[in-house]
Amino acid sequence: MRLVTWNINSVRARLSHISKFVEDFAPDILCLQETKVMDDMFPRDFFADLGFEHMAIKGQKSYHGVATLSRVPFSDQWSRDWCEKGDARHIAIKLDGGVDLHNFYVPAGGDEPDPESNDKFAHKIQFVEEMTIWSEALATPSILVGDLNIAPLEHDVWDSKKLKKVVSHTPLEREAMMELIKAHGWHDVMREFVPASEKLYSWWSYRARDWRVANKGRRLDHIWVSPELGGKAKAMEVVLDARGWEKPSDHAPVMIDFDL
DNA sequence: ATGGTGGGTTCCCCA
Repeated sequence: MRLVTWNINSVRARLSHISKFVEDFAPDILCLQETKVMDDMFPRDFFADLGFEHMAIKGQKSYHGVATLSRVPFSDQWSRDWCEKGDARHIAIKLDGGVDLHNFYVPAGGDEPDPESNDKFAHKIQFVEEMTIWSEALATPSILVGDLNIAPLEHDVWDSKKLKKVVSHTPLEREAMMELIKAHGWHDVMREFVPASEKLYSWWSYRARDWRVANKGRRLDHIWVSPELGGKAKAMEVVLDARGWEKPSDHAPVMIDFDL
């Protein structure tokens, strides 16, 4: 099973990218974040025509929004309202074989890394803490993917020292994410394929002059699995090509091949 | 130290 997580920064602005990606890489399941569209305006026909007839969609107007599109049927879908904000930041499905697939869009957290003065940063930390409590009680074998908006390891960013006070790589966020990983024993699947000593990114700012040359990236997108599913992933690729297509998302797709 | 780009029932907010 080929699984992809991709923050597409508006699904409607990225239809040609999705078509090309599906043509080139033939994924079985697409987990999208930042769809930026309400459910009644979601391009369902477009995905059905591409072969993704099974859809779990959770959207809202203008902001956030997640969607899991599948070629293979799934038996159940649900979402949860994290931090009681009413945001569309999570959608889950139950795959055949009893594995749950959770698709998350964690708050970015604003600019100022101080929970006292910045409500968005406080929200982000609270969100990760709720995920931690939830992870502790999670009994079902699960895959967790999405834009988690935190680059936890030194080599998940282009310069760890320079980004120490930049939201996404502050000690508070990195520690919160490590607690979350510990809470369920999540396996960081991307790092099973690229050792922690090597640079690995999934996001490059739109504001860089030449993103590929400067390569000031961050690993904000993640694929984790429950301990029972450790070793089931057979291949991983951050599809850099897609970041270079015309009018791209600022995130590259992260692709995993599973033998479930 | 600053500002850079992109998307959205857009003239401001969010990333």
